[in-house]
Amino acid sequence: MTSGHRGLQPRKQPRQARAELTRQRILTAAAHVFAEHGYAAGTTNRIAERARISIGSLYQYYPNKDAILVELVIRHLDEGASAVARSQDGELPDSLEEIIRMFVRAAIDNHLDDPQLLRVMAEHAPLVPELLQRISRHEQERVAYTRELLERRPEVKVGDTETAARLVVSTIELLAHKLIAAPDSIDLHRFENELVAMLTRYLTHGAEPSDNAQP
Amino acid sequence: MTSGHRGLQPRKQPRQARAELTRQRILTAAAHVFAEHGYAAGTTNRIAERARISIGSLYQYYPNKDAILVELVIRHLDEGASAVARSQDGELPDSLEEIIRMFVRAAIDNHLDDPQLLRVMAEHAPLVPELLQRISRHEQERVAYTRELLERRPEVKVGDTETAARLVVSTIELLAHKLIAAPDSIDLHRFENELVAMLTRYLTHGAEPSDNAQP
DNA sequence: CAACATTGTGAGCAATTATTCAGGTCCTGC
DNA sequence: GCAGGACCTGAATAATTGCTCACAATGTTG
Repeated sequence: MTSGHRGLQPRKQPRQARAELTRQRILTAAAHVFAEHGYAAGTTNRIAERARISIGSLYQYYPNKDAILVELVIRHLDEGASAVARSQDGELPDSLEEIIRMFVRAAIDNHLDDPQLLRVMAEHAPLVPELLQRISRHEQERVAYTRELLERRPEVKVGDTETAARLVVSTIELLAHKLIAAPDSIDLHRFENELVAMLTRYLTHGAEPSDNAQP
Repeated sequence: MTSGHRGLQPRKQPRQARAELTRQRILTAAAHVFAEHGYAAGTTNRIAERARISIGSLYQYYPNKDAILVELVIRHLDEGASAVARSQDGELPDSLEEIIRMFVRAAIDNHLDDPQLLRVMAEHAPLVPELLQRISRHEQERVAYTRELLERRPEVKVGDTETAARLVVSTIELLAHKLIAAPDSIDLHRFENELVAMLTRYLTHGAEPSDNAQP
C-alpha cells in the first residue's frame, strides 16, 4: 500500500527442486491472476490459491506483492530482448523496407501473447531502480543496433543517426502497443504497411530539396 | 438500492453557488492529490482534507472515487480538444512541414502541465463507456480533420488518406506522450525536428516503385 | 420569522487485504 | 533411522480505506 519500499529480493534461495517448482508456480499463477483480475483485485491470497500453495509459502519467496510483479516484468523484458537478439542473429532481408518490416512484426509479436497482463505490468509495476535500469539498457541496446544498421546502409540518408535510431525504435514500440491495445478499430495490415512505408521513406529520403531550404 | 454498479453521475445537482464552489474544490484537490500520491494512495479522505471540506460533502457530489477521476479525465480531454480547435481556427502556416510542426507542438503542450496527473489518469481511469466514447470521438475528429487537410494539399502523395491520417495522429500523440514521460533522456528539439521530418517525408514522397498498388 | 430545502460535518462501520507466525511435513546427510 | 534444516500451512492479525448516516449549519422562500 504505502510506498514503503522493502527489498524485492526473494527471502530464501531455494535449495531443493521442490522450492524452485513452487517459485515457478507462483509466477505463472500471478501472471494469470493479474491478467484476469487486474493488479488491485489480484490479491496475494488469490495468487496462492491459484498456485495451489499456501499464502505463507508465497511470502517465503517474495517479500511482498510488488516483488512478484517486478519479477514478471523482468522476465517479459528478457524474453523480448532475447527474441530480438535471435532475429538479429539470422540473416537480414535484402531491402531496408523488409528489415523494417521485420522489426515491426517482432515488436507486435512480443506483445501479442497477453495484452491484459501487459497492461497490468505497464501500469502497476513500481519503477524501482532495478527495473528502470533494465528497461533503459534494453532500449539502448536496440537503439545502438539500429544505429549501426543505419550507418552501414548506403541508401540511408539521415544526418543524425542517433536521433533517427531513437525515433525509429520508439515509433515501432509505441505503435505496436497501440495496435495491440485497440486491435478492432484499425485495419492491422494497412496500418503495418503504412508504418513501414513511413519509416522507410523517412530513412531513405534525405533532407528536403524543396524550395524553402533554410534550416 | 440502486442497480448493480454505481453510476458515475453526481448525486446532487448544485443549486447554490456554494455547492458549485465545493465541486470545484474537490476537483482541484483531487488533481493535486492524485498527482502527488498516485491513485491508490490518493484516498478520498485525503482529497477531502486537501479541499478543506468534510468527507461527507465529497460523497454528496461524487458517488465514488472513480467518478472523480473520470471527471478529471473528461475535463482534460475537452481542454485538449478545444485547444486543437482553437489552433485550427487560426490561419495555417504555408508549408506542410510547419503545419505538422504545429500539431506536434500542440500535442506536447497539452501534456506538459502535469505529467504526474496524466500518468495516473492514463493508468487508472476505469474504461467506462462514457470515457471510451469521448476518447474515440475526439480521435475521430482529429483524424477527419487531418484527412481533409491531406486531401486538400497537392504535395501530399499518399494513396490511402484515411490510414495515413490515423497513422499521423497516433504517431504524434504517442511520441508526445513519450517525450513528456522521459524528458531527460532525449534531446527534445532534435527529436521534434526528426519527428516532423519523418511525417513530412512520409506524406510528400509518393509510394515507392514497389508492389503496393491499391488506390 | 417560520418552514423548508440545500449544503456541510466527521466519527465510525464494514469490508478488504497484505502479511505474520507458530507449528507442522518433507527431504537430505550421516 | 534420526537429527536438523528446508519447505509448507492457513488461521489470525493489523492496518487501511471507501463510504454511510444522523445530525448541524446555512441559505431561500412565503
